[in-house]
Amino acid sequence: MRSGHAPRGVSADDLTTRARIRDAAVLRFGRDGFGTPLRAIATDAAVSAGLVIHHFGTKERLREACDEHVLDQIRHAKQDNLGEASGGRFLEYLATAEQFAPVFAYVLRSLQHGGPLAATFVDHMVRDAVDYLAEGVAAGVIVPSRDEPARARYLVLSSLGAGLLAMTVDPPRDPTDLAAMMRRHVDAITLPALELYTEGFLTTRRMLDEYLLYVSDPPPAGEHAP
Amino acid sequence: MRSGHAPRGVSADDLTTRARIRDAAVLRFGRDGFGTPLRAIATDAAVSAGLVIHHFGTKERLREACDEHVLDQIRHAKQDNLGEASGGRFLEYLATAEQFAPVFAYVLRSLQHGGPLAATFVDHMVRDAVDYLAEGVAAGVIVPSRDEPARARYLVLSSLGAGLLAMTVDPPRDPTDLAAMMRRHVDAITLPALELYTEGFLTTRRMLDEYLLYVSDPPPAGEHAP
DNA sequence: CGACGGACTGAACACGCGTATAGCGTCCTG
DNA sequence: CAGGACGCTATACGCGTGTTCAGTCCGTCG
Repeated sequence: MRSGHAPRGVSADDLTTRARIRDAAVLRFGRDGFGTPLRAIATDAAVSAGLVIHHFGTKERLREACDEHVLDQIRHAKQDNLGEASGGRFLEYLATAEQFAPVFAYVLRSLQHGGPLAATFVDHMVRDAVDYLAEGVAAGVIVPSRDEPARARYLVLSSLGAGLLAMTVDPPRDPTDLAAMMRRHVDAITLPALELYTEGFLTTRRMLDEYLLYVSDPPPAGEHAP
Repeated sequence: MRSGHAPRGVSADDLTTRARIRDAAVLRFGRDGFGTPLRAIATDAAVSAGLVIHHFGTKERLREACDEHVLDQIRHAKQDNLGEASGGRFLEYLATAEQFAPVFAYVLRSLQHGGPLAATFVDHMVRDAVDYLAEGVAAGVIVPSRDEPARARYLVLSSLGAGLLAMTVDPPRDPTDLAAMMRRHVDAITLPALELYTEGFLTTRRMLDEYLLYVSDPPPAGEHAP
């Protein structure tokens, strides 16, 4: 290999062995989950298992490095299509763009297993949704909510969770075709989602009004009242 | 112990050692996931690890037994509150009733990890939702959809997925308090959900109409057209 | 030019896991 | 009352895992 000894402060986009290992790990983790053997990652990177430890110290630290790198990639993805597919469509873009398939698979695995990246990613999404919804409300194309942050979080959890669950319950045979499965999922839910978003599905305001009345009165044994 | 030797065809509700092991397994699997060591289950059931194998042959067969038992419990739960909390509220009941906490935790783990029970459970939920929505449409309290099965599946995936994701991203410290966390989650999403269900959140029909137009025309490179 | 340092390997270690096996006690059965 | 069957335990085996270690190669620096 040409590497020689790598410069200490490896920056973002280098093809050093260390980066190759990290990329292989992102791929494997995304495909097979975080239980995947270290030796499999090593083999994928054409490297011995010991070297992985030599570079990252620990499997968990390797995962942390992956988390960080994936988060960077997401930030890049977000800038790549600033305005082109803003707000609600960014998730769709990330999920179905072949280019980001490994990153998205890794994110999905993180959401499935939990951990810091999952929480960070959801928070990111919620913050974006808040902004996006606020713009929509200001422009008059989105109806305001009585609790904007709660709505943003609800919408993010729902759409993200639906996708996650769809992939978990009916996992792709060829793990490479996650993007294709995601496209199928999006196709399947777009119509009912748009229906719900524009028409709702309750014909009366009764349930909502009753709930609003309920929360305005002190509930009989409330545990927390925001 | 008093057991003697158990009758061969153990029915549903017996307190034989076999049942005790199964219950302990349901609890552990629900709490700690399916990666939990067999010996932990054995200890919980006050039993040696070998006995677990003796009764179930294999860890995976133990899980299958758990799947079956949990599915039975769910069927019982559904009959318990027939009419009391029908349709959309059954999930809420199952999730927040202390009595079914272990069962629900197990279901959630299954949805997280995938597997046969997860698919069966989702299908169950979808079928119920189809019926429930049809009744609502007939009664005039729910607006009809252009694709009822798709809507039912979408609603189930969304609410189930939202709950799953909420628990995964922000897991309960004390794994016993899953019901409490679920109540908090339901509290947090009820308002935005009801808002969305009764008012939608788009002020114009533009997106929906454009999509309907789009799907009525042959898409440029359609992969499947139902 | 010699020696230091780091990338890198292959073998080995320690550990936890699921499972197999041998044996023990006790109850039903003939 | 003998005998077999079954519930059950304790121990051991084999395997796969993450991690460690001694050693080799090679570029760089004094």
